[in-house]
Amino acid sequence: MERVRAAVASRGDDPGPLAEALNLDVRRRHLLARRDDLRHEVKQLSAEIGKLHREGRRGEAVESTERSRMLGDETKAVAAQADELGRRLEDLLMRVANLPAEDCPVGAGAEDNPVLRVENFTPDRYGPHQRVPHWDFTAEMGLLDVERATKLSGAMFAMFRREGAMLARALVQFALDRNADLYEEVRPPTLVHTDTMTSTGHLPRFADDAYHLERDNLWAIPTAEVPLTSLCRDEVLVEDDLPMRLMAHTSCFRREAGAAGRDTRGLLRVHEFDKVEILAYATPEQAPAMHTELLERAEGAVAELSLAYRIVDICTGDLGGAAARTFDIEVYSPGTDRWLECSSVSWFSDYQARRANVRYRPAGGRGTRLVHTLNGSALAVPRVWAALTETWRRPDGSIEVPPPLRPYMRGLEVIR
RNA sequence: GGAGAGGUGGCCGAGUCCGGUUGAAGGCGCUCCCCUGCUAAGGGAGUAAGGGUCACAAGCCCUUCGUGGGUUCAAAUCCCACCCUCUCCGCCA
Repeated sequence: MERVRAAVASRGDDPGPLAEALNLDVRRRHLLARRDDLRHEVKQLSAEIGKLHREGRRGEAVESTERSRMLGDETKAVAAQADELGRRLEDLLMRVANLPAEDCPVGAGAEDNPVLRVENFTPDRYGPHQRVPHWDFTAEMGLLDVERATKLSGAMFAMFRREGAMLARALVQFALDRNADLYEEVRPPTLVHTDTMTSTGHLPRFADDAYHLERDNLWAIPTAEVPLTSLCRDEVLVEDDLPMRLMAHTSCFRREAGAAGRDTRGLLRVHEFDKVEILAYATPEQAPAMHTELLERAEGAVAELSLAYRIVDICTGDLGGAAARTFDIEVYSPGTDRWLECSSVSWFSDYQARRANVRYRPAGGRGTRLVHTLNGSALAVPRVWAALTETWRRPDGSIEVPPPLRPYMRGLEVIR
């Protein structure tokens, strides 16, 4: 309990609800025990009454019937109290964030995140032709049409055109293909139930960040993590099947509430974008290695595109609510001279698995244990597209297509 | 969207009209034992999950027959709402 309290504090969250939850839990258990005892008595009386009826001794059952009726009323009252406490407890717990991992760096916010590595970055390597923001020259070239996207859907929507659209698609296929050796490709729905959003921890804490279709009570997913994590919801997996690796390309939808006015130029922050997500269900023992694997997979994509990037270790104060440990990959945008987050590779310990009720049966063992879930973006299109067009821009203003992407662009080598 | 049928244990499948040892017959599958003795067959036993109490033991107790409510002393069985599946019709990328 002390560990939990300390962990909550390290995130900068209020420990008050925790104490209240503990209190609620104790009271609820007492009520539950009382309810079960009452039910037991009612059951026994009912069996007696049934027996008397069958033997035709109805008269002798009257007293038991009356007593059972009263016990039944009491049961109902006790059960109602227990349910009420249960609801309050549930509501409280659903809003409590996950415990950061032991080795997660402690810090107050994003400014405290240690940068672990910087790769492929030589500041003076970039020429003036690369120091142009992508929204400038790609708009001129007809590859990015933010103006008309805004006409269609409003601010912070993007539209790719011509080779720009092709490039976006190429990135997706590239990301899928380079992970196809181990990861099963899934194409899940992008509109999901409230339960599905709750399992990953996106609800109830972050309801304002998601698009909600009231009429059908469906939510637009902010990431494929949401449907993929619920894929095995309420299932018991076999240990031999773990780790189970999945990948999915989907559109992702984010309201970006509270972010209005920040990073709004070009592709820096958009409401809808394409992403390839990689995800794994693992045993607690497999989780650390799996986390490393996902990070390698995710950074491999930007590395193969010869983009500069760095790995950031997210500290306790900046950690997502469901995560126990997260590494961000930030790709360098020479045109804006900024590091753009393009992947968050997270280990959720059993936090999501508890919400989604995903368990596994240990080989040879009895009972079930919660799995661990991990995931990260294998490639998020807009920011990689932005960094790529800036980095690969040539002095004459044309854009070279990185060799790994050419097979996906009908052999095209240069966008003019 | 309209009409009809249906949702029972790992699977198949009784029971639901007439509520009462039905956590649930029977079968299949699986596990163990015996017989036989060789890739057949037979005999016997076992075979859900979650939760509470507790030593994550045994035992005891509770919950679960699509979900949620209701009626009743008692519900898989009666009533209401919803969800899902299947068939037919309509519509449609």
